[in-house]
Amino acid sequence: MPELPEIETVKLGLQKYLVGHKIEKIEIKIPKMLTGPQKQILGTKITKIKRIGKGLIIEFDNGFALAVHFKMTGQLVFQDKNTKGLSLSKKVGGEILPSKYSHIIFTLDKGAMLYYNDLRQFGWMKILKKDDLMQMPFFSQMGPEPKVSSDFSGKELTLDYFKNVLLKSNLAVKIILMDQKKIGGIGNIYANDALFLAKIDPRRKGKSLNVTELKKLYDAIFTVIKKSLSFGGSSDENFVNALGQDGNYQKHALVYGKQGKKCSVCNGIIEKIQLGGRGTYFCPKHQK
DNA sequence: GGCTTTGTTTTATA
DNA sequence: GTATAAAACAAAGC
Repeated sequence: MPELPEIETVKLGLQKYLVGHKIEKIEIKIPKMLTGPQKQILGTKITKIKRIGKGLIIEFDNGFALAVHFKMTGQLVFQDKNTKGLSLSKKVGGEILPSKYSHIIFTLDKGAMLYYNDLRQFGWMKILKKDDLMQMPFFSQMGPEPKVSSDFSGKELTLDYFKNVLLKSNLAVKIILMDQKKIGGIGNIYANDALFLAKIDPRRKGKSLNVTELKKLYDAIFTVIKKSLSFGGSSDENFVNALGQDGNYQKHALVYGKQGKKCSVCNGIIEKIQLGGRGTYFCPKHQK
């Protein structure tokens, strides 16, 4: 469930620790997880880290780039002499890397390592020219996303666009929020929490929302994403940051995963339903 | 061993 | 072509 705040958290970590390092060796345990010409990035230096939606981009000094998607359980963990052992989460599979889930292992210069771990192996990495990145449907079709940092590579989600995209749709509002082609970066956790905060029933059709509700929801998206960023993301499942440490948003989540529990803003009980085949949590008492 | 999990892609339908 | 719905897919933990 790494979503925008989680990938952004990794981006910030990699920017701090990984940029400037050279790739010396790549070890691929599961071939399908890293495609593209690996030879092209051997010996090159990492210059920049970007994020578009839930996708991460690592750029090299020769015009090539490495695109990464974590899907559900991907992790990128950096280690060097200074950061090794900095409270590595149990979620990376123990204190010692590589773990049995370290499917791609990069040896860097100055004794540093970068591990791609993925318990379920749903994620992917792809090496390609920077210029070809935007030819990938995943990036070219990514919708505008909430701008929550000054170093921003995507299209900006404006209130006007947000209103338009919701008002022209007959789909349930939660499904629209999670459609990456319409709005980038929002997954199940933040869709649930934003709707809870805006007091809107996730089953409502997009076009049934009035202007006040649209503004509330738009603001709620920024609120939950910024809040999660400030906690270093949500580690409910397997997410860890670039040093292998947990985030803390899950301890502050508003409704996600809280079925049967008491609502935190009224005296309702949180319900779990299926919407678009996904677990959906809401308080029927105050989300109308 | 069937069920569940999610982000994305693919296929089917109106 | 468009909009939407539903199914498929990945693998592992319980």
